[in-house]
Amino acid sequence: MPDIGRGDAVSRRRATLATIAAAAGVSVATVSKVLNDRSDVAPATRALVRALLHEHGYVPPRRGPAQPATVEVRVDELSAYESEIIKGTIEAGAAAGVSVVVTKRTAGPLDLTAGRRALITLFEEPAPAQLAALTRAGLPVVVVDPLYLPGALVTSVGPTNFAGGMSATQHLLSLGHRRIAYLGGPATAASNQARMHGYRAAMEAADVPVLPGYVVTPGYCYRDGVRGGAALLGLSPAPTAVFAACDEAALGAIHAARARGLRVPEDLSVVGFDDTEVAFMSSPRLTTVRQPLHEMGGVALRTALRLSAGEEIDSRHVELATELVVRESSLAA
Amino acid sequence: MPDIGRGDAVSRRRATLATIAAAAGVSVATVSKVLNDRSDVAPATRALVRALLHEHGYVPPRRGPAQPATVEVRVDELSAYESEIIKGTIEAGAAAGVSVVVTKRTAGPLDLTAGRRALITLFEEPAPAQLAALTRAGLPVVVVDPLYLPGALVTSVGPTNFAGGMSATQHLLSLGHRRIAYLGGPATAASNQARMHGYRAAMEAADVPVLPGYVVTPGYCYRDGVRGGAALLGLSPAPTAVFAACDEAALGAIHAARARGLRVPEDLSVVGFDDTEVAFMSSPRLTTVRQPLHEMGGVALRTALRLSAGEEIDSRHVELATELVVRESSLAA
DNA sequence: CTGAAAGCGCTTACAG
DNA sequence: CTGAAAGCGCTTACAG
Repeated sequence: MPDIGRGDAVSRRRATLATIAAAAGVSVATVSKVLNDRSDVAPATRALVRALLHEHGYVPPRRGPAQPATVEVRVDELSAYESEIIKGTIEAGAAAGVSVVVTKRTAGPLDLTAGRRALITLFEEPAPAQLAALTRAGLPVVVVDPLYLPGALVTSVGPTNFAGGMSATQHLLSLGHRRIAYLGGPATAASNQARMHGYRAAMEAADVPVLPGYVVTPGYCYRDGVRGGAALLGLSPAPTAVFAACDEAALGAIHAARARGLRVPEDLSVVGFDDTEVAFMSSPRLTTVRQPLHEMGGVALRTALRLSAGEEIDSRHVELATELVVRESSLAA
Repeated sequence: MPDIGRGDAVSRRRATLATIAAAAGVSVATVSKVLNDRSDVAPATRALVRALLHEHGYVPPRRGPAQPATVEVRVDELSAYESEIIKGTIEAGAAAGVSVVVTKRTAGPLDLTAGRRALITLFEEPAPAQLAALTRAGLPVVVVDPLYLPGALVTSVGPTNFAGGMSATQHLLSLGHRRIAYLGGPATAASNQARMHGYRAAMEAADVPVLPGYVVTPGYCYRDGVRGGAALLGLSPAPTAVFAACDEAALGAIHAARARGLRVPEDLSVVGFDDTEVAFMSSPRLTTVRQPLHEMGGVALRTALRLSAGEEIDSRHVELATELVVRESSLAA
């Protein structure tokens, strides 16, 4: 029993029923019964064995040809934005011989017996208790496009939000606009804050004032864009250009403008953020800041795999470059 | 060895290494080596054992708590349309305790050792050789929204294309339009044909002629809509309304109309098909025929699971009802 | 409620 | 290149 008394670290060697049995002072048969939810085990014994199984991170052995490795990707929604990221993970996974299981966040705690190599979440890291269990099981967690500052237990991949916010604003400034408003995501979201500060930085560098009421942060959805857009356009003086921190909100703002009888881009220029498929199919086609969503998914998956293999990672947070895509929704003032 | 000499049917009992060894006339150890790709096996022996493993549908035993069941969903693209279907499978899967592995069609033949319960594909069934292997392994295959008539080996789930095509056309007729054009998907696609015949049926029932050149079938994508829309609008007399057999194409047609200086819906009414998120976020908001994509995904998954459990299925092809959603892109003639 | 013992399916070091 | 034998991790019928 070389593993006993090694201090707080549980042995690197996979625990077997024998390990647990020794630790619990019961027979292997009893541990097996607990594992198989048989009824003929005393409650106290069952509880003890369960606790030990958990503590040792017991996972059933794999027999025969190794099961194909999987990575779990958790999402809430599955709109164009998430889909593009997921596509990136699937393709990178295929290249690495790993398949991607997509689950909803509501699915409850990740099943540690499922043999996942890693967990990738979008926007938010798992709840602390979940995360602790994952860490204990040695399962790396990667968050894509974190809404909030990632904690110490996760790695994250996102876009260059600040630079993207700057380039969108600089584009509108270079078009001669001065009354430029910011229509952002949730006020507390880190991605929103970075985009907004990019906007402010560009305005400040150009010595153009941000007028009162010109910064609103209703959220990232279409409806948020309709609402926030209406608020901005009701201002006096009204903006001649809006930088929306996501494409859906940009389309919502366009809708709000049309509802007021304004033409886009003749009366109002709108720039989005994301470059999801809606940006290309809307009319006018949307000028927007492209996020490398596909690549972000790929990087997330490869990073997760590298972590799972015990490799060192250069940086716990990587930001991939955004790029301004000029289309039809922005015009000279 | 009760399984030997049972005729052509391989025994229902899961094959073990011993089964294969007996059939091949070698030892269990040798079969194990073949399975583990060890080098010390004669090529001829290896080939024989491989063949027998395949024939008996050998799968490695599962130990410990049963592995979580998975269903594989195969896609080519992952746009709003596919995402909505996939979301339906994920949610139905969560309810059934089954997780969904999303793969690209380019991923090669499905790994039979991966323990999948079923395969769900979008639009097209697997290639014949693949399908035969799947059937031999007892793996059910369900095709969602088949582009072509499904073969005898698969089950399929789709929308009521014909009825949907009729209701879109009737809507435009009821608005007073008579010069109504059809902008469809690939000419050979069954879904396109059904939608087109729904269109024709409605026109005929209303005694309204389909003018020459008024039926085009460039494809289901945005670019197809731009191209087909331009062709239709160049006709003389030009249509006052276009029924596009998918939302993306409808948006493409709107773009083509604007490029000609036409206003939508004042100068041209456009009705789409699908009701993906782009329909709601476009401006004008798109009148369209809603496909129950989410439900189609759910039905596909539940059907797949039922088949996998050996249950009987009522119908090998089910069509779920579509519904006209009137928004802003259609107006009285 | 517990565990000794038999057994299953598989792998592997080793002798031939 | 092959297989007898030992062994591993697990399960289960059964005795206590």
